[in-house]
Amino acid sequence: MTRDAAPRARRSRLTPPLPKKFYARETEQVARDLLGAVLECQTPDGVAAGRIVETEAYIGEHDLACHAAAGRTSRTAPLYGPPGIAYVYFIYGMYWCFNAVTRAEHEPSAVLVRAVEPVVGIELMRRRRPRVRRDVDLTNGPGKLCLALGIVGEHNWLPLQRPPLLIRAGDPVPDERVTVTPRIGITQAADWPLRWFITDNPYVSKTPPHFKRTSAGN
DNA sequence: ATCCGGATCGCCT
DNA sequence: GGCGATCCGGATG
Repeated sequence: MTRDAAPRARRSRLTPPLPKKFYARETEQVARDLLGAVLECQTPDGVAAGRIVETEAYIGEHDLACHAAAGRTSRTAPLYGPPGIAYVYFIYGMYWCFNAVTRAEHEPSAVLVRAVEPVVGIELMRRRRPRVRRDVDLTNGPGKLCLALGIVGEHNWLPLQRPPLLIRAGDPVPDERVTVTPRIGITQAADWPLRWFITDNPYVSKTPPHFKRTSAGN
């Protein structure tokens, strides 16, 4: 214990981007494994990055909550594209949401990133979200994290292996620290357990009441 | 040309 | 917990 205890420097370690192959798997597996990875966006204003703490899977035309349920259109086209690209869409007239496309070309599916924990550029994130008082509210939602990281529609279709938009490998999150629940904010297929988050992480967007942990702590 | 609903957020009670 | 903001994509006429 008196040994050289160098502080953990995960914040400043520059890990390689996850390869296309990472995304060319079942969407559920990709969603699970993206926990702990680092989503990074580079703009003229600077670099901002966050550790992924919450994801959801949207899988194919038979998943009525997936945008591909309506078939291939100009909007949903990226879902049908190659794995490892971005699908960024506009919602409710004001917000962008970021997804990583999975599986294979012509197999429309993606992982929605619902929350990240700031890792790089937190000052930049605060400037981009001037009305936010507490740092915990900077990136704890799919629309919020796009505002904070600077992700917009122009990032749609971009590969995630190089700037300006990429996802870097992170420290793996063990199963014991992962919770699975139904997805949030949808009405179709609302009971399918396709949401993953790091248990008790303060940046997770929210927990549905019936999945709240009890005071018993189990 | 018009209508409608949405993978959200922030402010209100 | 409720609700308005705000606008695009897709469907319908």
